[in-house]
Amino acid sequence: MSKDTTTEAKIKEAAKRVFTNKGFSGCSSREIAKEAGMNVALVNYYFRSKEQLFNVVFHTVMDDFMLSMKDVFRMKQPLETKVRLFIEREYEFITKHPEIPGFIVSEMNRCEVGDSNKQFIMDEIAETGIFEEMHQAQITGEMRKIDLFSATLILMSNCHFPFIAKGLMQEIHQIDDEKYAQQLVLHKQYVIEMMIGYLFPAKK
Amino acid sequence: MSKDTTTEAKIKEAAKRVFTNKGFSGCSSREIAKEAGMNVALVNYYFRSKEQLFNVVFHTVMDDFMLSMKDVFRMKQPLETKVRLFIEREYEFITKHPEIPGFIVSEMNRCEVGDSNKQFIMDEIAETGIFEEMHQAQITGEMRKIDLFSATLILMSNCHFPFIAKGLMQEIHQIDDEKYAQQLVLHKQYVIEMMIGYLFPAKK
DNA sequence: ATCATTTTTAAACACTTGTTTAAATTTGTT
DNA sequence: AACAAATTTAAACAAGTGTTTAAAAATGAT
Repeated sequence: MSKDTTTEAKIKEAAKRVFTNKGFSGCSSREIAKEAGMNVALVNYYFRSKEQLFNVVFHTVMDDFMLSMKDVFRMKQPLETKVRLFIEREYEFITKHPEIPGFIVSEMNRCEVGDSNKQFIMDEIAETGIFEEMHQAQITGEMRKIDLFSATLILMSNCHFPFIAKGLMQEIHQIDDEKYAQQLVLHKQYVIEMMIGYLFPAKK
Repeated sequence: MSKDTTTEAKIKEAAKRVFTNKGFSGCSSREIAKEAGMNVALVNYYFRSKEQLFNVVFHTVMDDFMLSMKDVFRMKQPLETKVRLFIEREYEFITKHPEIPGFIVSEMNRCEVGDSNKQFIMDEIAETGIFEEMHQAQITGEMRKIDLFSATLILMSNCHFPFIAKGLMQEIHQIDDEKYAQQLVLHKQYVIEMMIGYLFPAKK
């Protein structure tokens, strides 16, 4: 798990845990230091400031987040298979790191987060060629002709919101953590069925 | 808009703006007081503490949030019409208050928010009888037989996530606020098409 | 073993936090 | 006008914030 045991790495890992769970403004430098078992001053010794540490963490989390997505989109498979696999992998990954979608989504709305921390996202997705591939599939009639913005958004909505809204959904349906995890396994199947059925209506 | 011009009401309205935009831990009592044009001490004079003020605001926001939903679900209309109307109204309402879904969803995940502030949600939804109605529609075959947890979650995912993830989506697709608003108008139509098609497959 | 460098520490810095106090002001009642 | 109550104010409180400092400890090279 923790591949690096240096002080710098320990602080970064602790910061990752604390930041992703509580957000930038929801925690203090001292809380991160305590989580890492280190002196407060070491945070700034290695990372100059809380904000710089946050930027490093944000970048790292983003890279993790993009990894499985890029893997799937670069596969040599029919688009429909890619979409199915994307949803499978997304649920698999986020189940292991359920706090990540909410962290990314809410920090992306914080205007204080510098643009340089956000802009590389576009490039990462674009370079997979997924948008061109969808566009081609729409021309051949394989894929429904919907705006690619909406195609992206529908996919992300149904993959990420279930984890972001855990607290709300648990309250509405009065279920505990274990039961919620079970429900998500089932929910993933519905999402795949709905998404494939909608995006690739030629089937059947 | 502001129906009440008393000091107490002004503070509450200011708190609503600040809390919903920045979250509980993202703002200070002084920021709220400044937004209301009032002295800091007045916040605690009228609301005892920042936390109590937050609870009042949270309740109010929740009630606003539930209002249109309850309206739709209590209508004398076929279930399919209700679902369609629910999506329409949800987009209409949240377009006017785009910060609300993110506020609710993230504050519902904060364990410090007392259960008493959360629990009334279930009752509000249950008393509309929407779950029984869906259950009946599944027996008659009008509605697809999917778990009602997932039915709720799919609906909410596609209505709320588009507003929560605005920052992320704008970065991915490189579009400004105006363009984003236009995309959401279009997106709503896709969501309706997809949801109705999936939940009520008998329609051919 | 000595010494320069890197790492770690406790303490302090100036500032912000939520909250309280006590005095000042406004309000309403007689 | 006089007085009590409610409201508003500036100031202060202790605790917490991000950050810096300077001394201590650990490290590595000679």
